[in-house]
Amino acid sequence: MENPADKRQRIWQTLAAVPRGRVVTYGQLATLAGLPGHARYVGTCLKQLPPGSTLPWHRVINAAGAISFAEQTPNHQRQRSLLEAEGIRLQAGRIDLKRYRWAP
DNA sequence: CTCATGACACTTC
DNA sequence: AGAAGTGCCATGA
Repeated sequence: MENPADKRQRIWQTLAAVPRGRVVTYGQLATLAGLPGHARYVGTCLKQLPPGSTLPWHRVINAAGAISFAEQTPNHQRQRSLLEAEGIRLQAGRIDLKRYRWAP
């Protein structure tokens, strides 16, 4: 992992391994990708994620079990729709991590 | 090279 | 249980 591209690649690869109907937190994804402590970096990578990508970016949520986007933003709506489409239920705008969190 | 920012996590009040 | 404060790391100006 000499170049930044490799780190992103790792995060994306790990994200691609998240099964449908499950979610992971930023910190967890970073740790699984072999980059502990890079929770924020995960968000940066997802932001840099090219449109049209098939990666399940919507399965990444914060430690509170909530979507990191503001409720009014289109992104938030999109993510929520995608999650619900996978059978993930949101309670009061939050996701039950106990139930939907993915453990490798 | 230093400063400020961010799709966050963790500990503590 | 919920809110506030502190820490961490990569990026871009």
